[in-house]
Amino acid sequence: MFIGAVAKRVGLSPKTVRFYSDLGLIQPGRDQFTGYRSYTEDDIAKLKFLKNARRFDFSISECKSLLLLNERHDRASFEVKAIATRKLKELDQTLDDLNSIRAELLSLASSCPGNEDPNCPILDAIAGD
Amino acid sequence: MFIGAVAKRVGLSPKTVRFYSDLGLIQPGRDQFTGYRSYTEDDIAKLKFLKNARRFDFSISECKSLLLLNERHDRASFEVKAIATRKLKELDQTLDDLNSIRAELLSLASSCPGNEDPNCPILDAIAGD
DNA sequence: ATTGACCCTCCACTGACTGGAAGGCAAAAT
DNA sequence: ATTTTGCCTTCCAGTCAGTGGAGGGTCAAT
Repeated sequence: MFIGAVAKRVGLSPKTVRFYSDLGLIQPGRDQFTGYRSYTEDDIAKLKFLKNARRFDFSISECKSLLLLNERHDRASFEVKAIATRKLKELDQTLDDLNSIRAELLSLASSCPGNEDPNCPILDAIAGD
Repeated sequence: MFIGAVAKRVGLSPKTVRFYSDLGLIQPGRDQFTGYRSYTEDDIAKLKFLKNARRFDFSISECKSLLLLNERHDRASFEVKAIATRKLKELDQTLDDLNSIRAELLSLASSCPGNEDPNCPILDAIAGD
């Protein structure tokens, strides 16, 4: 199957699929006459795997590791869990940061009248310190 | 004051301060003999403003707007509030997304034994669909 | 005279793509 | 028969907000 149909089936753009092949994440064959990238069902499964893994905010490099673990049948589940746990920590950190700036910004926005008057506690807060 | 001292006072790297001047966010004068960027107290206040605004995840372009509003004394506070409210919406969207992937990942990680066994529900979930 | 601490410009890199130009190939419409 | 359309290819540039480094100028102190 060629890149356009593959992309449609997997739910990625052809650009992205090509990008993943450039990175060596997937190694599609080539049509002997046209030179078109040619994907097997196995390649398509890997692309789906990548798409799902990326949804969890795993980096491309982490996705590569996960792909390898998925194929290595003598893997240990703790190897996978370690990656997931690390990502969870990252997510928690990010969530903490975002929650705190959200709270701060919400409080500022709430105290801003939002009228024709120039006086604005949001600007005051940003300009202060 | 020159860029190194400015950067230290504001809490940004000299590289970043130079970057902001390249973008035209701040227009420092130039030392007539050395060509060094030369910052007034006003410039430094603007840099602090930028630093604080960036902490709220405002983009450079949004920071530019906020800087302009801060200087435009005939502004209306609703102009500022609109920017803050939009950013809040973005933050909420991001938080929703991250919370949902966090919950999903946490549930997967919890159900993974994390032992020597190859069987792993995390990989199963990513490979599935 | 040289060292060290500044400063300058310009280029390249990050991550994960996306957009577009320029070109090849094959089938379909005119 | 020709043109258009719709694939595909490669390669270059841009996104965002910086960061890192090369190569070089300036200034005060040793």
